[in-house]
Amino acid sequence: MGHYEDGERLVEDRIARELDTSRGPVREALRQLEHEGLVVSYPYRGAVVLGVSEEEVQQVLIPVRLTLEKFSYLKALERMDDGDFAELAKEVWTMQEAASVNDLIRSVEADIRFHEYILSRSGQPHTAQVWRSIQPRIRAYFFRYGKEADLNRIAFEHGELLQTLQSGEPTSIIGALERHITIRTPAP
Amino acid sequence: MGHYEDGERLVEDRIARELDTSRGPVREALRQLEHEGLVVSYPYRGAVVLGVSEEEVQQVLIPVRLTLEKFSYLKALERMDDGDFAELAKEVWTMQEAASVNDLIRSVEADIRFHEYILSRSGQPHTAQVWRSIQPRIRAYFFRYGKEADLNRIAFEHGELLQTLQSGEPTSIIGALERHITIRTPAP
DNA sequence: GTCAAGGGCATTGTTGACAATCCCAGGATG
DNA sequence: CATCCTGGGATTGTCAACAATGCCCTTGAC
Repeated sequence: MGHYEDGERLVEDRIARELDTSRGPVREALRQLEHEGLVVSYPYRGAVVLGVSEEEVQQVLIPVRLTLEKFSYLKALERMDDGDFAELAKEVWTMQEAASVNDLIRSVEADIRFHEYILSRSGQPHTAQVWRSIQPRIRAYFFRYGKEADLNRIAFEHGELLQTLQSGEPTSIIGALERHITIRTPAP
Repeated sequence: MGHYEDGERLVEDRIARELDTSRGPVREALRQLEHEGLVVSYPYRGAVVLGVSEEEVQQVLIPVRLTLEKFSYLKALERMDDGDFAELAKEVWTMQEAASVNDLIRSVEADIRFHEYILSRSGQPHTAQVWRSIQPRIRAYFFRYGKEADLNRIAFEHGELLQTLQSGEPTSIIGALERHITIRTPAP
């Protein structure tokens, strides 16, 4: 669970030893990280950790995420029932609890499950796939440049999202999404 | 080079035999295809070919591509010189030649090289990475649902793109990009 | 001193054997 | 008749040895 620096080399054999496994699974994991944009690898030359610039996050990754979620939320809306809403409410409750004890990890995990659940209900495989590729970078960005997440606010915003979904109003869903995803713009 | 159907199972061992290699490289190739959204795989259960719906292409993949290219073209603009323009002009010329003999493959390859060249010049690794993940699906879509590409028009549009880049006018670049990427909307 | 050729070392790419897991059929059981 | 267990076959996941490649540093010529 090391903390890697941008540009650090990732040698398959060394990592395999560290994790007490063979190079096969390490290779797969590196390909996964490459898919998530956290690592770049060059043939026969290995892999290095890749950072993410504020500019790319703000101007590319977040707008792309907004496109993905707008579409998938509207799609999911058509097929969600009370059981689904209950599932989401559970995650919101988890976020509230996590906020009360300042448990960042737990909050982030519930956050991801919340969005992932809606993605899966939307039944749009490509949208979900691209989301999973982009999400880790945005998360790494907020982590790295320490955007002091306000856990109470995260819980509140997801409660709001859930509420708009239950209301069934496309316009308010889009609005809540835009606020939730775009608003975290750090000061320049 | 088989033509696979949506939902078709892809068994590593069989493909390895067909291509006369071992399962390792086949696994890697399947992961690559998964990254490009053309295949989905489930742990211990294998991989299947994944189709792409018109709705997801039009409402998600193409808008995302537009976001990516708008950003990267403006970024690339700042660092391109006459040598770069010459390189792009070469690809436009290739497209014109391909159009004159109706060589679809050659045209598509030059098309991809054109965009890929600008992406590389933009120096935005995440933008390029997401583009490489999305591009194959859009291509597969136009291929699959046979959107009768007009090769002359493709060559013309890229000539236009090159021209706007050389002009250095951000507004005209964005305009040409929107026409180039969005206009192919098929009739409903 | 500069530059090109070559050889050694570190690392990734490939291979075939073995282990773990899933699916499905078939039978026992209520 | 429905349901639960169990075993076998097919397939993916893991492993360790071997091959291929790229990098760097030495060596030598000019």
